[in-house]
Amino acid sequence: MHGFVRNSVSNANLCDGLVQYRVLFVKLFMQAQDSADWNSDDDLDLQIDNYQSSPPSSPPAAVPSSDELFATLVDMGFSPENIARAIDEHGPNADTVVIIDAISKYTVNCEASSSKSKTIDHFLAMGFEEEKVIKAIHEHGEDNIEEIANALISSAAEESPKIKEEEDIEWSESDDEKYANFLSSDDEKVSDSSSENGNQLRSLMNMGFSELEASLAIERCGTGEDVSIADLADFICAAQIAREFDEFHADPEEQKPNVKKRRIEPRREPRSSAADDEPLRLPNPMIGFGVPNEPGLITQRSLPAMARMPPFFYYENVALAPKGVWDTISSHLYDVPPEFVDSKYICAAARKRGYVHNLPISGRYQVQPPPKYTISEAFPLTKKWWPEWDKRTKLNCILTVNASAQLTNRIRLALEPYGGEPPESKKKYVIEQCKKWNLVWVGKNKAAPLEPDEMETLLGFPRNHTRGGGMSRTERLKSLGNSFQVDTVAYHLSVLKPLFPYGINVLSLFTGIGGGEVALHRLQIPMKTVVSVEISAVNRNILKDFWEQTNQKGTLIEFADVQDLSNEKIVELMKQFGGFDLVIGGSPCNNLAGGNRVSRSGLEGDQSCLFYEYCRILDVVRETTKTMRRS
DNA sequence: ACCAAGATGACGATCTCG
DNA sequence: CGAGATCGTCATCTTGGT
Repeated sequence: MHGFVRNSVSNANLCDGLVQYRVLFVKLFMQAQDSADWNSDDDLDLQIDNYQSSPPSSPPAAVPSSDELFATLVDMGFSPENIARAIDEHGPNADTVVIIDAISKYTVNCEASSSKSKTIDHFLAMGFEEEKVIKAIHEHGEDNIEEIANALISSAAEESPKIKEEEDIEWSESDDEKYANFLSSDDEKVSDSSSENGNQLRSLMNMGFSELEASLAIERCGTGEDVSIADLADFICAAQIAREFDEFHADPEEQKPNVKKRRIEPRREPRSSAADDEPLRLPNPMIGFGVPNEPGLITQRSLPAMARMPPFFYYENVALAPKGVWDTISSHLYDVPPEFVDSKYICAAARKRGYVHNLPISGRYQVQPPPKYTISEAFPLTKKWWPEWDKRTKLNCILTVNASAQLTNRIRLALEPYGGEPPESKKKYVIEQCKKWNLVWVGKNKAAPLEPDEMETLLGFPRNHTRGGGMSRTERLKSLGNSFQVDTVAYHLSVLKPLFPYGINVLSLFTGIGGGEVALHRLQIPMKTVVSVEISAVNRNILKDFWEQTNQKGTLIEFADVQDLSNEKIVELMKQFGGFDLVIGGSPCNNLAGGNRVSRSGLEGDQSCLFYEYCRILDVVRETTKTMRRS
């Protein structure tokens, strides 16, 4: 619980910035069709043939048909109504960019409004502290955006020249010199901003760009009437994307200086000596680099050089692990700081998880349709029975065990004697049980645990995903409790879509019921090859069924035990399929999870130690990828 | 009688946040 | 310092089939 409930509607200016961004993103998306991947697939043409036949999935290399354009735009998060309206107004053969520009205008217009919370959000999104924002609004009046901005900027400049967005990003030894240059040239630009300069700076920041990005853009593009804000915004977006591409396409060995400099932290508040001593802290709100419909989006970060090489990797585990665990995980995954996200900011159920990955973070978008955001939206039938004194709008984390039918009975018996309003003591008992066991109201005085298919929906899986395959109800509950929240993962993986228009090769460790695969499928990223490792036979069946039912054109190979997957075997598989583009998986959390009273022994526990197998395998894949690229 | 699978309840600690 | 949340494990009992 945090004291400040944020408005779920993004403010108009930030939205404007995002729309601008999307425009550029789609432009690049279209251009990226003929750009080469990391792997120079000899049989690329063959693969293309296989995948062009699959429905709307892979976008074509040439000019997209209007249907494909429509699908792509929906994926990008534009509303179907606006897309249809734009196509209608400009004709089906209009230039893509014209269509997108038109949609952008509708979107901006329809979201313009003001409210106190929006004003606050607006400045929170720019990285200012909530307390100061509220104070500034109080002093200058909420309509006086300019004055508030000025007050906040000067206040921020006084105490620390650094920019909030970069606060939690480690500027490690790996950072390019250009970043250092950005930083040093930046401060002066900000402090001596002339009025014209300052106005543009503020406008850009209003759009959600950081002070750093904005001032750099002004420096590069110049100021004055001939340079529009849109031009500057485009410049920033282009720079962001170019940087992402550069980071991954450049050979890290060539650009990395041989001398390993000690970690430099320019313009940082003095931190206690070595960064390793300082344990990782969970962000509040737990939204990582940002989630859809919430302010505070961060679109760039700097990865340690070691992490900036193929393949992409994506590791997941519980956020609330014992102290020090995430530091260890991060240190074994090339010092990439974890991205902690609570899925309650994306769907109707909480799921606090940490994700360590080397994916780009700009250009993320949500898969459609977005998940229901509240309990009542997710389960409309519960509204009728939901007592007024149960204030929950979100469910707690879906666990591996469910409440018993007896508990439902006990709750009914506790409430039945009272007509409308039960006494406080009864209410307290019932609410406590409802929260503890994640119960929903399915009848008069009847609070019942979630059914497996309801969990599937909450977690972003297709209905009946875990049905069949020899799975009992108990096994379904267990497997679902151990799974990804698909919408969250898909949001993170969405950046892969423009990078792999012809599909990707995936190594999926600890696959479970295939959360990663479902995410990629929902993103319509074709899976050329999936090598899946999953110990549970019924889970393997579920993935196999999914593979067949969704008519996957690619190859699925399943293994049972990661410990049996030797380094030689991995190399063999990579040679066979041309390497892996993505290594994804969440290792067992048994010995990390808070609910475990018996063996919460940390990363060295019997099951959770398999994390090191993830590391071993990822290392082999990275090394082999390097060798394969050389030859 | 026997077995396999499901159902149930007892079992705290360790975090974070306000 | 108190409130609240947490991809859990285990022994035992019940159920349903042969």
